Amino acid sequence: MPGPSRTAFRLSQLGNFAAARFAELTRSLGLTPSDAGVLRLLGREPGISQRGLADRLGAVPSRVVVLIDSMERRGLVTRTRSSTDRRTQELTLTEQGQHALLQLRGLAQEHDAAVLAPLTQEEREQLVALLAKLSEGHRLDPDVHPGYRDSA
Amino acid sequence: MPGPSRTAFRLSQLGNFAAARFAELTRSLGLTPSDAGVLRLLGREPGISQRGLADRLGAVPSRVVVLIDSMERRGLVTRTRSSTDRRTQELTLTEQGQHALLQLRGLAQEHDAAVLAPLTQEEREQLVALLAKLSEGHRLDPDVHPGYRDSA
DNA sequence: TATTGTTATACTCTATAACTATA
DNA sequence: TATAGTTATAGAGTATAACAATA
Repeated sequence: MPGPSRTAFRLSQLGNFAAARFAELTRSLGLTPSDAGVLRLLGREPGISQRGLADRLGAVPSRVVVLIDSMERRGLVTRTRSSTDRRTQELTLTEQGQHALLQLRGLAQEHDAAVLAPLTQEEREQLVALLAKLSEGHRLDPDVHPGYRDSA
Repeated sequence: MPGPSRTAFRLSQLGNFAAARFAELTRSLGLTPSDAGVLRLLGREPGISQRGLADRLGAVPSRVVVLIDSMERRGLVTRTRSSTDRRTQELTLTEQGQHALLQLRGLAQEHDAAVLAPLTQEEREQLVALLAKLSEGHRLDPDVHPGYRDSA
C-alpha cells in the first residue's frame, strides 16, 4: 500500500517547504526571494550586466529591470554605465546591499539548522552528499534558485 | 570556501527542479499541477466536499471553485449535491478522471526514475529514508503538495 | 544590423470580500 | 446566526512586444 514513486514527490514537497520557510525569513529583512537571489549572485559576480544577470537567473531582461529598479530604490544596488560599452549597466552592491547579504547568510544558517533539525549529524552528512550528487547529476547551478521557472 | 548552510538551499533547488519537471509531464496529459493535486486527493478521499478539499489543500474555498469548474468542464470530476446537507457538493472522479489519475501515477514513476537516475540503488534507499524522516519531523502531509503557499 | 536596457501592456494565478442558499 | 459554495474584483508576479540608445 505504500506505493512506489514517492521520492521525487517528497523531494519537491520538502523543497517547497524549505523555500517557503526561507521566504518568510527573507521577508523579515524586507527582502523578497528574488531580491535574495540577486544579492547572492551580485556578491559573487560584482559588476555583472543586467543581461548577464538575466542569463544567470534564467529570467527575461525586462524582469531584471523591475527587479533592479526596486532594489536600487531601496539602496541595495547601484547601476553604473560601463565606460567600455555604454549600453550596459554594471551592477554592484551598495554597502547596505552587502550588509543585507551578510544578514541573509546568517539567516540561511539558522534556516539550515531548522530544516535539518529532525536528522542526526551523521544523517545530515549523508543527505548533503546525496543532494550534491543529485545536483551535479542534473547540472544545477550551485548559485541559482530559479524559484519558479519551467525546466525546459 | 565551500561555506556552510547550503543544504536547505540545495533541497529547495532540487525540489523546484523536480516539481518543474513533473509539471512538464502533467502538461503532456493536459493537466496543471493543481489538477494533479486534486486528482490525487480525490483518488484517496472520494466524495469529499469542496470545503474539505480546500482544507486539505490549504487553499481558500473560492480557489477550489475555479479549480473544480475547470476540471468539471473537462470531464474529470463531478459535483453532486449532498442529500444530507444540500449546501455541500460531493466531489468524485469521473471514469475519465480515474483514467487520468492512473496515467499520472505512471508518469510519476517515470519521473521518479529520472530524478533519481544519478544515484545508485543503495543511495536511493538512503535518500528515501532521510526524506521520510524530514517529512515526518516537519509534519508534512504525505498526500499534499502546497505548490506555492507560505508556510505560516 | 545586432544588442542592451526600457516601457507599456497583458496574462496567469491566487486571494479578499460581498452574496446566495441552505442549515 | 453560521456555514458551503459562488461571483466579482483586485493584486502580485511574470512575460511579450515595441522602442531608444549604442555598438
